[in-house]
Amino acid sequence: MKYELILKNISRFINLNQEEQDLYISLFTEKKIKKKDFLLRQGEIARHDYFITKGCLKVYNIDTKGSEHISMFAVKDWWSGDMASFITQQPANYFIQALEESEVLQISKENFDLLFERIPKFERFYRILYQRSLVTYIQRSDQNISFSAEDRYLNFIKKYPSLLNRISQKNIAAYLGVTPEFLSLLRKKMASM
Amino acid sequence: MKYELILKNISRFINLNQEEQDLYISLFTEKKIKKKDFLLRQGEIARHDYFITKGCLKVYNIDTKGSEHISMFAVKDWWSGDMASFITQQPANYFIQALEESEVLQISKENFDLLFERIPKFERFYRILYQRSLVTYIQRSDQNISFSAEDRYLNFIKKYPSLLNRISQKNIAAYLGVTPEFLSLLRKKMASM
DNA sequence: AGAGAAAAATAATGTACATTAAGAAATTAC
DNA sequence: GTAATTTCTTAATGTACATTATTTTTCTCT
Repeated sequence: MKYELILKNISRFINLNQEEQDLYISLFTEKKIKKKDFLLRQGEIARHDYFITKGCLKVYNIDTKGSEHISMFAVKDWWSGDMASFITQQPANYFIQALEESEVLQISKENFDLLFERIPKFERFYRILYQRSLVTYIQRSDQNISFSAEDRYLNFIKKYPSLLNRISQKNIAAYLGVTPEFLSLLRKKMASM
Repeated sequence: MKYELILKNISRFINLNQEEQDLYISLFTEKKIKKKDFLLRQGEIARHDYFITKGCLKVYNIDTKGSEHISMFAVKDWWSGDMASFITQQPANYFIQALEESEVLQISKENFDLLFERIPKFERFYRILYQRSLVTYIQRSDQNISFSAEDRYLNFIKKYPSLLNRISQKNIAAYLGVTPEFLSLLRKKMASM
C-alpha cells in the first residue's frame, strides 16, 4: 500500500493507533513530478512540505553571481522542503527540482498546523526528527568550512552511495561546492592512486 | 531573580503555570566557569546541556591536522552543548570553553529525559527551538561553501555585533574558517575601501 | 609596574581551487 | 537515427587563501 513507507518512517519515533494513522494520511496528497519539473522556485512561498516515495530531487539555490549550490538531494524515505519559507510563509530561497521522474506525498501548511492540534504526539516526532537533522547540519556546516573538496567528495559517496552513478557530475560538483572542471580533475587524480 | 531569563526564553514558545515553572527550574543547577575553563572536551561524554546566563563561550573542534574550528559562540540567553553526544551519550566531537568568566544553567541527560515525561509541552518547545536552529544551520552550511571569507566576515558582524570587539581576531578567524593572518589582511583591505 | 606570553600586523612564497577555452563523449529531441 | 544540446575531459592561466617567518602590539600575571 502507498502509505506504508511514510507510516513506517513515522513509527521510528512515535506509535499511532489506526484512527490516528487514518487521520494522518488524510492530511497528505500524492503528487507525481516529471524529470526537470519544479516543486518550488526561489521567490515563491513554500505551501507544502514533502515526503519522497520515489525518485530523486535536488534542493538548491542560485547565488548573486548566478552559481547553483545544492543543499541536499532528496531520495525515497526522506523529508524535504524549504523549511524557512514553509514555516514563516515568506519567499523561498531554494528551488526544488526533480532529477528523475519522482513521487511525493505533500502536506500543506494548514494541515501541518492542524496535525499538531489533532495529534500532539507529532510534536515529539518532529522534535526528534529535527534534533537528528540538526546534528547532521551542524556537522556539515563544520565540514564545509574545514574539509578539502576531496574529503567532501568521499563524504558524499558515504552519505549517498546510491546516487554516485545515478546523477550527473555537474550536480555532484554543485553539492560539493566546486566547479565540474575541478571535480573531473579530482576524480582523475583519485583514480590514479 | 536568577531564573527569570530562562523562563522568559521558554515562554517564547510555550506557557507554564507556577507549578510547572518550579518543576522545570528544579531540573537545573547553576554553574560558574572561569575564563579558559572547559564545560566539555572532545572525547568526553556530554552529560549536560547548557543555557548561558552570563559571559561567552566557544564551541569548537580540533581537526586531524590540529586546526581549531569554531562552530558557534554561546552568549547570554543562548542554548549550547554538544547535541550529538548529549543525545546519544557517545564521546563528544566538541570542546566548550569559556572566553570570559561565565555562568550557565545546566540540565543533566536524566533530567532532560524526565522533562519530557513530566511536562510533555516541552516536546513542543524543543520542536520549535530545533526548527529555528535548523533554518540557521542549513543557511550556514550553504554559506560556508559558497561565500568568500569577506562575505562570511560581514555575516559574522551582523550575527554577533556585540562580539566584534569582545573576542580576539584569532577566534573570529577560527569561526570564519580562515587563518588569523588572512583575516588581518582582509580587515586592512576592507578598512582602506 | 615590568617581564613574559599571547595576539596582531606585515610580507614572501606556496597551493587548492576558479576561470576560460576548446574538443570529445554522452544524452536528448524530433 | 541523426542533429542538437548537454555533459565531461583536458589544459593554460588566474585568484583566494595557507604557510612560514619576523616584528610590533597588546594582554596577563604577580
